[in-house]
Amino acid sequence: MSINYEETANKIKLLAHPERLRILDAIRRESECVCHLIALLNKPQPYVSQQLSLLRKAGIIEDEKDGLNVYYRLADREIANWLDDILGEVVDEQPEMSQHKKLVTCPCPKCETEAEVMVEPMFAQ
Amino acid sequence: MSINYEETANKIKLLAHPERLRILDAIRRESECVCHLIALLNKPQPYVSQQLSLLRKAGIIEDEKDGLNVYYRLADREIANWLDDILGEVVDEQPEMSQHKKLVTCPCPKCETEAEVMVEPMFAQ
DNA sequence: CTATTATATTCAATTTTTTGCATATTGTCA
DNA sequence: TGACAATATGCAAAAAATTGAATATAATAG
Repeated sequence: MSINYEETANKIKLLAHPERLRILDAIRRESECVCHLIALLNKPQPYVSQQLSLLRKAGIIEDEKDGLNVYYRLADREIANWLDDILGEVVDEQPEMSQHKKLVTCPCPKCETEAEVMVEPMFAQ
Repeated sequence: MSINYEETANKIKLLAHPERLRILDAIRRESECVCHLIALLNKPQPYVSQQLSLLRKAGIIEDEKDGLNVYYRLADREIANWLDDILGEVVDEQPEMSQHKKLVTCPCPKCETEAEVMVEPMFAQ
């Protein structure tokens, strides 16, 4: 069981990229749809799709299609562990501190639901 | 305490390289001299020195000079932990399985000592 | 079928990294 | 001092990664 340095280096190489790290951090709790990630990175859609493609082809993430939308999630627990090591454990944030706040304008079904949940209390009082 | 993805990516980038991983793996138990690493990688001396220079300038490894020889070691425990995560924990090997076997021809003082230690029992019986 | 929306692919230009090689530096010994 | 041995540095060529932008595909609604 000796180490394959080439293979290991290639895997890490894909993690050593700021936007890809941002993507991986975003999906490591639960899967997120591409439109989320586009809003989060604030980059052109083809750019985001390219990064997703690299990660997918390397077996780091997996996609799940739902109509027009595509959701991405980490491929396995090993990747999740690597991310925990590199980015720190996932912290459960307060709603008002949530990174999702800036994604509320995303038009995907999931976001619209979340937006309602967050907006309703404001009109309730 | 939000994550700086650029900085994190830059740190990992230097680890995402097969020869540098090999170097780091070699020095993570204890410091090793450059001539060791040249023998281990089987690469030209300037090549190895360049990789060491990159790692040194990034604060990943530290050097310790002893006459003509230079020994390198990991800079801190955080790096060691990253390596444990990426390469697995250090396994204490049997002498006959040791990676050091192939380094015995290295001319540095440390190696000559190790060579004696290994050779003597063969003549003792 | 056509239009639209979400996402993917392709490809070339740019930028960065890697590598090879010549040369420089530094310490030691005679 | 001069010669040698171990290591470092500088620089250019080659290779690889990144990015931007045009275009393609696929699902859905009408």
